[in-house]
Amino acid sequence: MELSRQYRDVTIDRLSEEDIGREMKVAGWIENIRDHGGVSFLDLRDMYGVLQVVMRDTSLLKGLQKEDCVSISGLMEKRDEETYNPKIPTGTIELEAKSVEVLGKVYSQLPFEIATSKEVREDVRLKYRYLDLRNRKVLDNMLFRSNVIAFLRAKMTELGFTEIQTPILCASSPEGARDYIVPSRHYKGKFYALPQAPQQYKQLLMVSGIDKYFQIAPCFRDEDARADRSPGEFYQLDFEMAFATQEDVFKIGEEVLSATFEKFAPEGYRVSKAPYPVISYKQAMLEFGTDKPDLRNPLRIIDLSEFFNKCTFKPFQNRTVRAIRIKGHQSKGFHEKMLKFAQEIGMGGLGYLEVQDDMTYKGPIDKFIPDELKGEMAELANLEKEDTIFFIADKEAKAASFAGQIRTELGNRLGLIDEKAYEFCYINDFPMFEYNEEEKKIGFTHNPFSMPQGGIEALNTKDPLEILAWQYDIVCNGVELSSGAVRNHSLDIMVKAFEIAGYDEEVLKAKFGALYNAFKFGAPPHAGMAPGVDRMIMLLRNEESIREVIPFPMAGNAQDLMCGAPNEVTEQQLREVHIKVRA
RNA sequence: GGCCUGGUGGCUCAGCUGGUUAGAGCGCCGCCCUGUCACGGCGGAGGUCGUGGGUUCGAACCCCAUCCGGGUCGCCA
Repeated sequence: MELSRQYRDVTIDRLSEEDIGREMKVAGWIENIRDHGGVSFLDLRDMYGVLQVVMRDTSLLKGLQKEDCVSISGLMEKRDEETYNPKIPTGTIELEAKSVEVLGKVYSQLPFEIATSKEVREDVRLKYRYLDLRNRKVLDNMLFRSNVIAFLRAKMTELGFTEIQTPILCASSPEGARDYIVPSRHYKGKFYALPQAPQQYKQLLMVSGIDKYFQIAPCFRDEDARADRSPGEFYQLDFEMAFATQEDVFKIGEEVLSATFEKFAPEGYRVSKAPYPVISYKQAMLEFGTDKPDLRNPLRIIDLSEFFNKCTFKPFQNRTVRAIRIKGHQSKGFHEKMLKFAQEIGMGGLGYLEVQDDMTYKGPIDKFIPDELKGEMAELANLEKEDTIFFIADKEAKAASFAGQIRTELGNRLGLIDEKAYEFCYINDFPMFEYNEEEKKIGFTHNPFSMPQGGIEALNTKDPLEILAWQYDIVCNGVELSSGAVRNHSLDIMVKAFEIAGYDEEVLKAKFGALYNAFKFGAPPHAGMAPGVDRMIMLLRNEESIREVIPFPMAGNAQDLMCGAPNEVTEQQLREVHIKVRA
């Protein structure tokens, strides 16, 4: 499409040696000025590239500053060969400036230098995010994000999914994260909530007969930030399928994530091929000490609790004892650092044994293992000559978690992690219910919408804490990318599940009324998941912080430092929504 | 809310066990320079050391409180 040429003839990416000899007008920002007295050079930057501008007429330079927005007219020339700049695509040409029109002036000192903005304090960057985004490296993440999202849309559409927008002003619901709430003007004392996820709507779409739904869905949760968790809002590739099983969802998840990661992974990175390993929650907690295992780490945790009950080492008896075997012996300094790490995370100590060439053990715990049991441990732990085995002992939940952290630390310290890989897995078979110590009652582990394995019969006959849910996560390199479930579409099962979690049918009707009613009218079985888009992009860009891949992120304290949100509103606004703020 | 860590010119940082006038690099301003591309050279401006209190002859430094970042635990159906 031909656009007006008031400010420029072309964008910088369109320039080539074919333009040599042409009178041209180019617009952008002055990235740098190199003033040599008789001749000066400007680097002119637009979204697409950088072009060197030459000024032989000294008066043209007068008043120009870095980051001024300008339109420059002149003659495109070929550079002398010895002055080529191989770092930029336009490095063999330059614009000999004839006139400069300043379109937007810089009036005050820039808060930071654009080229090195990534090194500046985050709160300053965020306050001037529009300047930060002038940095090519920062901008590239946003362009990358745009490409990933376009790809996801195309891929989902190709797979037969229909994109549907669900409401942003919703009803608040119990369970889950804290809601962001919006007061109602028409109804005194009542509130909308921003959706934590389009959960109920997508399930209602299934009841409507929308066979395969997806959305790049904004989600809002009022929880504290983390490096991989944006405060306030984030995006999920939310999808749901009717007449689908866990395996069907797994297939779609693998298809979409593998395609996306293969297309966008950095050069030389390996991406898991489908099908991804499926690890039960129970197995994950044992082998990896976490439900977010990083499969790039080859170390595995084993359980030696029973074994140590047969030994005479008091601190390990009647405890959960986990062990990690590594190849080779390590220096004293290494063990000291590991011990220090163990203490930092709250462990009492970190025992270990070194396997000698004759398969005897060296280490303080050795004398507590009866001779006749020494071979048994070697077998259980698959020990070989020159191995070292670490022990983690505590109450079960703590031992698992400590062992997981030790596994990660060992993997990092020993350089066992393949940095150039994306390793996916599914974690499934999460428990449906868990005991809440604080409230002294049984509650939903994950969410109330999952189908319990075994259906109504399991709910009626089994110990609730033994019941598993058709509930699953996708984990990549130790990052939880997604959770999902086969949903509970049966009214009876739903009523019973809520009853176990301490909600009577009236609560169910009141809080999840839409689903409750909808499920009376022929609900199809359905299942889905919702991979986090921001996290995907963060992984693909190797960024440490999720804020690096979000155009206008809030700071960790859930403030928009640029626009000043949250801010105060007028008395009038408050009156209209029937709110009085206490002093 | 707990724990860890930080706050020193516009930006990034140094500043030892407390001791004159608080430094550097980049940026900014001025001057010089006709081929640079992180140009170079010379000169200059700019800081109540987050804030409040305390200890001391003397505090950027030690103590207490408080505010604000970053990380993490809690939290995240």
